[in-house]
Amino acid sequence: MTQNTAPRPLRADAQRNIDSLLDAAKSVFATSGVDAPAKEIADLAGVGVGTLYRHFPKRADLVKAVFQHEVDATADAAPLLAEQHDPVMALEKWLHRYTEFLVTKRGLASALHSGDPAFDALPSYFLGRLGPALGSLLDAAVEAGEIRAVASPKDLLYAVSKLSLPMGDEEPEHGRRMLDLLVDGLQHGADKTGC
Amino acid sequence: MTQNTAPRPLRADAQRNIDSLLDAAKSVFATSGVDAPAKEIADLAGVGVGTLYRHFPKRADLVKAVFQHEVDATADAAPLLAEQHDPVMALEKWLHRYTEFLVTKRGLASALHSGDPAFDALPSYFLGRLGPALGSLLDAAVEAGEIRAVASPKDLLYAVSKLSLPMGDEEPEHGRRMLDLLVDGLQHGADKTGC
DNA sequence: TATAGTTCTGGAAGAGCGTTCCGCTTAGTT
DNA sequence: AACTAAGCGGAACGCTCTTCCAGAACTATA
Repeated sequence: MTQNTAPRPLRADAQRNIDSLLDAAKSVFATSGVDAPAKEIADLAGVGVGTLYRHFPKRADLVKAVFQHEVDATADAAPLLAEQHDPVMALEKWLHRYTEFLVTKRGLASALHSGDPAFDALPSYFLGRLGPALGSLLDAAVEAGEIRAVASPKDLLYAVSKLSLPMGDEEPEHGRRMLDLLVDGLQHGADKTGC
Repeated sequence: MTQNTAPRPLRADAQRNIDSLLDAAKSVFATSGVDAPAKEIADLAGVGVGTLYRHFPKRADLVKAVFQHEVDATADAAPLLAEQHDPVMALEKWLHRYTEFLVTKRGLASALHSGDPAFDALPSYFLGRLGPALGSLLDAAVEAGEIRAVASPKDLLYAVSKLSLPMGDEEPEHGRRMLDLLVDGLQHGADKTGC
């Protein structure tokens, strides 16, 4: 989905500029919101505005690309963490990575839900990438006998998002502590949940 | 909250212009979204842009005012319907009125959740006005023995919003039918709810 | 009703941003 | 090295936001 399958292989400098633009857009979106001036993004990327418009004709194209880029980066972190840490630690680290993603993408969330049909496919992209990523970490931890089985990766993604997002208003530490609590719960948790 | 208590009573033509602007903004927001050009709104209201900016210096001020205006209109419809119809019919008509509000305000919703602190007070304004309005209709219908008691006005407001909003994507009729079903349920519904 | 004192209005003006367009640059090819 | 075409930059145009103030409109007072 992020790479198109057309016969045109894309020139090397063009690909470099696209990467710069995505990096720049990520920063600028975080700083000035999704409605930041196009020139600000182009300047930070070290390209002209024409180049920005060549690769991302509409604002939604850029927002979508940044979002997918971040989803990919977060998903790709899972296998890396898995081979560098024991299962529970990998899971814990990845969930913290995920909350970072949630916080930095909060500005994008309102744009995503704005009704623009260009964004319709993003929620399923989100689940399609992050679900399996988290799933593999969970499976590894369950198989190692270090945590109890949990309903589904999707539920956990959802729960963690609810847990950490509203905290952004207050102190960021709070969300982090709540998440640690939840991971503890996975390890030593009670055998029954409420109704 | 909508009227300030200052000693200055506001000149008659100014009040007239404010009303025109609110009407115009309501239409334009529905047609072109909350980011519609200021001139479009001013023209439709038959005033200059200067007048728009005098009364609503920031875009958020206008959005907030339109929202509150619509909430007020929806809440004020309750007592009127109550004296024109029997309790169940009044309830049904008001809920349909409420779904209209939800649909037309869908464009505003994303702006409302955009994180602008100017909008922080709106959710509680929404509940504070619509909760009692619906509450009085429910009480009347319950006392008349025509429907069974329901958890709380707030829950019903929430449920109806969930029921009718996602339907906007498909056919508007669907949400309407779902709502009718719910009202039927209130009247003849089962004695027990699930877990 | 006439007058004085305010408030309020309209739209021109200045600044800034989005988007397009096309001559020039540079990667890839022979 | 020379050629070809993809890709680049940024000037230019048009649209929008926002400010500002001379004058119109309203209200209070006599």
